[in-house]
Amino acid sequence: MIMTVTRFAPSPTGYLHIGGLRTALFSWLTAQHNQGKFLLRIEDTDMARNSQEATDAILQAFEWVGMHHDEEVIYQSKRFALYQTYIDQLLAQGKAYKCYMSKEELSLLRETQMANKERTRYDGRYRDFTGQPPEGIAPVIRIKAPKDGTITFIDGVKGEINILASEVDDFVIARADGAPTYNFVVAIDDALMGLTQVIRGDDHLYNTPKQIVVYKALGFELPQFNHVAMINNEQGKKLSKRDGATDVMDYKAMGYLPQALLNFLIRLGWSHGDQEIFSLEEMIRLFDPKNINKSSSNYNLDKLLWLNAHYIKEASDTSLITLLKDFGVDLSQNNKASALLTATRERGKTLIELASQINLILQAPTAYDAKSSKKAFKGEAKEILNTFADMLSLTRPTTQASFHAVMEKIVEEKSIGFGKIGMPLRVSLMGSMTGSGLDEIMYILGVEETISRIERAIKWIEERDV
RNA sequence: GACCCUUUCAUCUAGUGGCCAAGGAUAUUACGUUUUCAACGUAAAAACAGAGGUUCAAAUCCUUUAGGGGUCGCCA
Repeated sequence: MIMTVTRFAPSPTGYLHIGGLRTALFSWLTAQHNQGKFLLRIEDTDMARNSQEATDAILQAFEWVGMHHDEEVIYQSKRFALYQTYIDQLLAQGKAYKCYMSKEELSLLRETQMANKERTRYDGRYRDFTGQPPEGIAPVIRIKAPKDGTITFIDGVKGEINILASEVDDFVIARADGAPTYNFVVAIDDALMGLTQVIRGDDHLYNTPKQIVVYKALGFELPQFNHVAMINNEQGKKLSKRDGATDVMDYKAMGYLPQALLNFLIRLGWSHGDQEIFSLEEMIRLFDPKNINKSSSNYNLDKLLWLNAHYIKEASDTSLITLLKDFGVDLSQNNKASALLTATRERGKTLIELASQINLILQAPTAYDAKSSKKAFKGEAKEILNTFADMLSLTRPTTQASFHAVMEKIVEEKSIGFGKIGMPLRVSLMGSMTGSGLDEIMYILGVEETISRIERAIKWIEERDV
């Protein structure tokens, strides 16, 4: 039994993209499911574009979602000597050759082909060249691709893919300065790392026949290829920064839980019957790349929001208290923390919303919402509030139930509906007509603060009515 | 332009020739619950891209048209 090995191979040119995280998740789950290995490889052969900060940002994102890779991170930039031995080998075997075509000649060729409405490709003019090379041209190395026939492979997601050999030209494997190119090193690394499953975006579908040429030339065994369709925006167009957050870490900043993000992403292009909620264990147990959809999916925030709300509701008090610290709310020393979270946890779809719900209770209103105060602070409201405050200072309730008992008592004594006390009381305590249950709020505030807020409201009413 | 991939409610999807006059979820609307908002519950509305075939039978197989995406670098 061969151990399953998968990988994620980003190029460090920026942050980790939400689409990248999904393919990484699929790869990671495939490895976990089969008790295999998930490797990380940084594709930094283009020295001009990559940066250490980008690598760190990607690693940080993986850390946040809790997807850990096995073994050391592999940097392609440190493996140039290795790649060189394979270039030399192919050259010696006559499977690759030096091409002396200048960049000007190459672009002229492309323009001609474009004008003739052909697919642009290198014409192989140096493939069997034996003459005197032109002066002053540093050659590139090209690999000999098959001239005719079809390159076929079975994609784990899309099924059989056939690409005419005429579509694949003798592509460059080493630049004029000697640096190896992407399709060459990817094939070598994937083979050397022992990959059994390559899971990547289907924007790489056309790279696959090229990489197969390399595998064959070097005598490597082919892995199973799986090409996952892209994530588009809600209009079905390519996801861009204009469509909202594309950086994985933005989701942390917006108050999403990593579990919600992963649950959202796994359901984009993959499903297991009618199931919507997946714990990490279920994901690992149920995931199979065979069930990945062929078609692209559109990104829609609504479902992520719903999932996030779900995971906030499920979260323990202690984990929420920890998470909320990043959002300016520290309940670690608050002895009513548990009651606060019970009162607010269903009202926040994100940690940001949850934090603001909590602050709404903790901080006395600085103003009363115009519409709410007009509706609530009218008629005998002032008198009812007064009586209620008196009753509170007399009974001094300390539990949620005893606060509720006072509410019931005033309703009974004055023979009024709950709304007659509820509405003005709510606006007094919260500043508006929405929010958590009044019993809960009063219990959290305690009798002193409750009375103080009521008195402030009464004063406000008096000033208004002068 | 050439080549490749793809097409079920607004969105994510179930569906592999009969269990489908198409199921679930989100979003939407209504009602219930609630002092309020939310959460929750119940219900409603909502799709097989179009056209041709094959078959007793097609969302499912074939052909074709259209839409969307991708690739065509000495980028990755």
